[in-house]
Amino acid sequence: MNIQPDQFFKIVADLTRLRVLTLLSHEGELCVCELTHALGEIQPKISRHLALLREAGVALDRRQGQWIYYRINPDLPIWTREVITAAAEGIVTQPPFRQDLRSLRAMPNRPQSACCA
Amino acid sequence: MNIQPDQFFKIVADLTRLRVLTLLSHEGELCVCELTHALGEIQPKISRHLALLREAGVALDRRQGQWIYYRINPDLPIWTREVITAAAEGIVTQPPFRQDLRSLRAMPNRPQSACCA
DNA sequence: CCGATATATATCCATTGGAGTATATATGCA
DNA sequence: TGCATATATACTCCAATGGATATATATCGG
Repeated sequence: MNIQPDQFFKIVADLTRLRVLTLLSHEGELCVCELTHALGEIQPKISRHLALLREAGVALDRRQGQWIYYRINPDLPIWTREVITAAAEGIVTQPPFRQDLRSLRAMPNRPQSACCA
Repeated sequence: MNIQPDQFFKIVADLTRLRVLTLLSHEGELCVCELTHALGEIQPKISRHLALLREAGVALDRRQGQWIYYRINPDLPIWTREVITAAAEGIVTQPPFRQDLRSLRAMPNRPQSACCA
């Protein structure tokens, strides 16, 4: 896995994508509707930012039935994972990241990715 | 010290500023002419990026005689310093960051900030 | 005070990047 | 097959960003 350092930071340097990455860092794998609900943003906006994360190699996607799950690419360079982890842990206690995590966990009818694999 | 997470990443997400931060992270304190020489860029370009780093609170400056020295703000949130350190250590072995450090250390007539304090 | 050096800022321009809306594609189910 | 849901993409508009050049400011040595 290879990524230009400034390209990596450009991908992270957007509030929507940073919120997504923070959730993925804490929760591991989430589908588009979960992210859309947690952030309270419209679906095309989330999808477009997820596409940018995917195209940059920062996130991977996986289809399961009608849902598409996203996760942080585990093959990223170590230092980039350290950056994401440090940021995710450092900012999750403050808004809007804290509320994102709360909204996600309070979401009704979340698809159960674990129950039907 | 307070900084919006996405603003912090926007500041880092530029190749010139990332090169500067990488040098500052490894060398501690450098003046504008040292940074200009190390990066091989024109002085107004370096100065403008340093101004952005300063205005964002990511770097501090200090005048000593005719030189102005920049350093990473030690009062940044811990997680941002972790991010800078992780990136600086992860990328310093690859171009152009490696060459920047070499150019800096090979620079003739560097001002001696330590000798006349 | 004057010239030389170091640094900062202002201006213009081209490019990028993100928002919003509309629409397309894919899957599941009846 | 046809509808509902989930997700992706296309398109337009506007604001922000970085580069290059010119110029301003500050310090030092004489």
